[in-house]
Amino acid sequence: MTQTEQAEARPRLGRKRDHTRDPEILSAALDVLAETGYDGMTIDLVAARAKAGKATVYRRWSSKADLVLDAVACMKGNDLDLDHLPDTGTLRGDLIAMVKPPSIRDSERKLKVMAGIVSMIARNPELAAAAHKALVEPRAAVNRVFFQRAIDRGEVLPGLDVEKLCMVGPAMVAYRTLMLRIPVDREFLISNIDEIILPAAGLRAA
Amino acid sequence: MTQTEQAEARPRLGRKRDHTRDPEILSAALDVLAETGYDGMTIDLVAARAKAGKATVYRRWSSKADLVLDAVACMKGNDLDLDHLPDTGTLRGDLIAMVKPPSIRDSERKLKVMAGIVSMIARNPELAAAAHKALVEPRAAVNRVFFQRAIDRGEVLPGLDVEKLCMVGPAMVAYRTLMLRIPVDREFLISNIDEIILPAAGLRAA
DNA sequence: CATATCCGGAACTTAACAGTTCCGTATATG
DNA sequence: CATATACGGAACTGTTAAGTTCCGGATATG
Repeated sequence: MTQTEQAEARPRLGRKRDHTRDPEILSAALDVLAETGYDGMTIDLVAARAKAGKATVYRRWSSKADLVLDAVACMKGNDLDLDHLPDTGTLRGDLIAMVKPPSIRDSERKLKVMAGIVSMIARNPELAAAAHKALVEPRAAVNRVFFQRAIDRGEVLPGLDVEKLCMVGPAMVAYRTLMLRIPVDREFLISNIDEIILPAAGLRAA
Repeated sequence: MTQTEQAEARPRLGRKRDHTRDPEILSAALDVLAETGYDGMTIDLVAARAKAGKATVYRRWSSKADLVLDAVACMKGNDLDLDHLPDTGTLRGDLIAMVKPPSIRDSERKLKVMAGIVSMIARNPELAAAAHKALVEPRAAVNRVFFQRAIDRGEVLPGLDVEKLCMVGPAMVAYRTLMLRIPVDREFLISNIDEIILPAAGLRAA
């Protein structure tokens, strides 16, 4: 096991592979995706944005579809720690507590990414699943916690269709952003809560 | 002005141009758009579907973007005769009256077209305007009529945010179709009305 | 029935981009 | 400090589709 056979020379794989830049590339991919949509997105653009070589991108992801899938899947929302959500003691308080600039910006970015891939989603079940898990589900999960708490404390009737109520907020935001192309603001979100969601839950506004 | 100058020979423009096939081409464009999305749509595909030559398409529309814009703009909903809407005497009755297979199919097709162009819309204001006028506005207009009637007959309080209430239905349908990718059915639409829209309007279901 | 015009269709040109290969350089390892 | 490896970057290949041109045939007009 001494000299030849390159047992020492070849397997110098001390650095294995530098996955240091992966997050930057994925993040760049999301940026370009949000800005130009799936088909407008080129690998050159992504590589340039991440200050990486195109070859480096292909060393890690075998195709554009692969890269996009991974980028979407790795897109962690920054607010979805279900165990540390605000707990104000009322449904309205909890819902309002989520109306904050960071949360709004987060959701806007997600919507832009979503807009960039909607047309792909119909023909790519894997991507559809990733998008659902990363973009749709987290938001619903937060609302689900709030509604469950309200039910537990007897604030609302237990017979409510929680699943449906959870999608009212996201649906209104998505519609306004994607279809109406009006940016969401604090006022819109609060009136959503007071005029639609709470009445549907059998509550008055305040 | 007699013989030459081709005053007789050249301007044989008796048939001008055969715009007979325009609707078929536009309809084919919408089909392909709904099935494959903007970028997946090729002019060859559209021409083949309309049994027309590619050249014929370009004789009428100068570019793919042009064709798509026109196709979307010409997309008349089949139900939007605001003067002949069902009038049942109650808000719930009017809303429920719109829950019919043809209306559902119409809205599904519109949503598919919308899905095919969302990512373009952000970078093409003209297309955005056309899409809004053809896909978003008609639906809202119908609801607006129903709510105005309800206000006029004193069924609901006049202080309601009608604009917001008008988008609840479309928003829920769009969200379910585009994000959740679950087809809408009669039951979903009715529970939307009874559990969300009517309570938000200050009414009980039935 | 002669002819100008538009049709469908096929062949063509051009541009963009996915994916590959190559190279000179930086760096971590021994 | 020698070297293998992975890097960024540029050059290359192949394919796809936008847009153009050309042609033979149909049709309406006079």
